[in-house]
Amino acid sequence: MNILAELQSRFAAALAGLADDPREMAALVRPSQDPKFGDYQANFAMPLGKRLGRPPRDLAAEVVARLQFDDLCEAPEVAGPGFINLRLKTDSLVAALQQALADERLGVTPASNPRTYVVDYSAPNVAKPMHVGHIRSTVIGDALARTLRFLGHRVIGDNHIGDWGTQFGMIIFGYKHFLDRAAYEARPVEELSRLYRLVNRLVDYHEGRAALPERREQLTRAEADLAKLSSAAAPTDKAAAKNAAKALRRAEGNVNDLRAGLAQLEARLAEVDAEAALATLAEAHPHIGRDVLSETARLHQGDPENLQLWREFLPPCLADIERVYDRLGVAFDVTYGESFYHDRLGTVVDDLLERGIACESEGAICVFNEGHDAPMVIRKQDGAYLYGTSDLATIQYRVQEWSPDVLLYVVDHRQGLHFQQLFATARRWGYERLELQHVSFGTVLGEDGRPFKTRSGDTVGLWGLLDEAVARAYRIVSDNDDAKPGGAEISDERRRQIAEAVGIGALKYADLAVNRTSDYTFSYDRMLAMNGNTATYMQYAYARVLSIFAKGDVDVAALRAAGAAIHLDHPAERALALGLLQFSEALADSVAEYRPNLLTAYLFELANRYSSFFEQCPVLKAPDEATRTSRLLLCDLTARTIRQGLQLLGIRVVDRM
RNA sequence: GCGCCUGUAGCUCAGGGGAUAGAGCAACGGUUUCCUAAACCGUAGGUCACAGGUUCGAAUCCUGUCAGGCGUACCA
Repeated sequence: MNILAELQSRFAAALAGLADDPREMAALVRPSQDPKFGDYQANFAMPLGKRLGRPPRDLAAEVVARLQFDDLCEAPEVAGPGFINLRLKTDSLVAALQQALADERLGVTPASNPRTYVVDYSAPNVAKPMHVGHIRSTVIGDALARTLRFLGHRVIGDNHIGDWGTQFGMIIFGYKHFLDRAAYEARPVEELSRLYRLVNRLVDYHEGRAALPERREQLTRAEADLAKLSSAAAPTDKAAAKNAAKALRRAEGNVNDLRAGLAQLEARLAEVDAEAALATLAEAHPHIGRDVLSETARLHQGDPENLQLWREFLPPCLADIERVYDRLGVAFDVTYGESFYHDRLGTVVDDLLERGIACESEGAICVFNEGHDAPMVIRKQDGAYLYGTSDLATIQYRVQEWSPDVLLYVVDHRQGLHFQQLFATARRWGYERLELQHVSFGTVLGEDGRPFKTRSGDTVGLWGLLDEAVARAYRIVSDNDDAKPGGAEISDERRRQIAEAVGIGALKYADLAVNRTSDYTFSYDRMLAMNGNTATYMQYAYARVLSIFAKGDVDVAALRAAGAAIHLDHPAERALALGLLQFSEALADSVAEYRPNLLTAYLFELANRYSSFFEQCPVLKAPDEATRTSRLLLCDLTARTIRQGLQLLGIRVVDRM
């Protein structure tokens, strides 16, 4: 049961007739921040008193008198300016715990109005190596899908992979010109990935070369502007002086940016020039950018050779991605990539044109949406479609196939504008009743703003990152086991399994525990941390519970079935119990704004309470049998809540650490 | 220029109308004859970027300023 919801509904009943919006006032019942104010508190008396012109404390007293909840709470206390502090009766806590104990779902009631969600997440580009940047969408989307499903909603997890884009033009071009046949036959994905990187570098090189004169000119102009501004006489007028200073600062910033950008570009070009083999290739393919585009275009037009190559490349690439998902424990209901929608794009554009939503502009087909300076282009001048077109076709398909209530796009916040345009267009297209949500998250930044680089300058590959996390976990597991007073207990094979769960859990947790809207700075230590507020802390609490069961040779299932009594005499027991009962509140909060970090925060708090309890309340050596049984039941419920909670985050538990 | 996001302890970040602003890491001190010390308990550390406003009440909402990031029609 959801205690908060129950309290709110009781308050709403008591407020009927007093306030014209009893539910809104009742929503001001919250968990207390500080235990000395009780377990929950009601904060409506101040605003309502103001509105009704009555002293808040009188009003609070009147509402308290009308409340019907002797079964739930101790006598409420009116405090301060009119807060109503509520302390749950121990009996009602116990009753709720007994109920949760006997329930597979730990007392979490399924949604009364289940909805259908399509969750669009992960979406890597096939044939480009996966790197750290892909992990956030995957992990956050997976956690949301799991949580929504647990709450009783219908969820379709869809991995909208990029399997039809320009990268295939690059790979096809690379295959036709630079293929190492033996390497391809031995390890196709590695070779394709090498070709992708090679062609990408060559394209980048020529684009860079072409852009160089203009970039230099820009810099010269900016420097001239700066010189002019700095030599100008300072204005005497105060406001004008301020503006002049501002312009000067901006010009300086501009020059610095351009200088840095140019230096970076020149460095990249110099790198290629320095590698003789690469420079030769670059020279041999001066129009590689154009050629790559034309390979892509030929693929899209159904050229048999390119299509055949695409069909050949795709399976090993998909298998490679699948390997990462297997290791992460992430699964999708469907994987319909961009290619799946390819033959629908023409119809989409025609339909939008026919309805007058799209129109021709400068040779392209565009949708102009209110509030946006630029249109959303859905067909280029050259006739090619864009990913917005594909996204529109995807919405159409999803609605036809699943009639969803909500579409969630778990995508980097940099695509915010794209989704605004997409959603605006979709609404005009007739999907105004569909809830469209961009569940955006911040970018993973490098320590200097240049993301994902190792010391040697390579991108941090996802697989390597997983290996690193697991290796660190293995060291910690081993050290800890070796240091046990009675000597090591865990076999090496088991240590490796534990390290896998702990390392990958830590990695996922780093992404889930922060508010998704903020960017974060990439750091191995932070991402792979296993001390403090981490998944490891909860896994450890879980393992300690199981250790008690093992040591005491306790048959938990039998204990549970026997329906023994729970006693909450010690403050640590009570605090733990209340925490256990707030699981459903945490889930509701987490899903309301699509924020898994609310669930991690809850679990951390819960594990914290358990650790306190563990220190203060001996279980196996409890003073008497009744206390021992009661504490064992608390342990059982804690273990199950942590396991269930972590599972909803896609994180595994282990029985020993 | 316009739009979105961010600014909270030394560092990384929670909290996004409610009472005295929190955690982890780092620092300092304590706890192991006792179910796992990956733990627990404590100390120290803050002008919640700045200025106005709304409110009984503002870190939280509004306006402005400053600083940073991102995006801004034919890339995804």
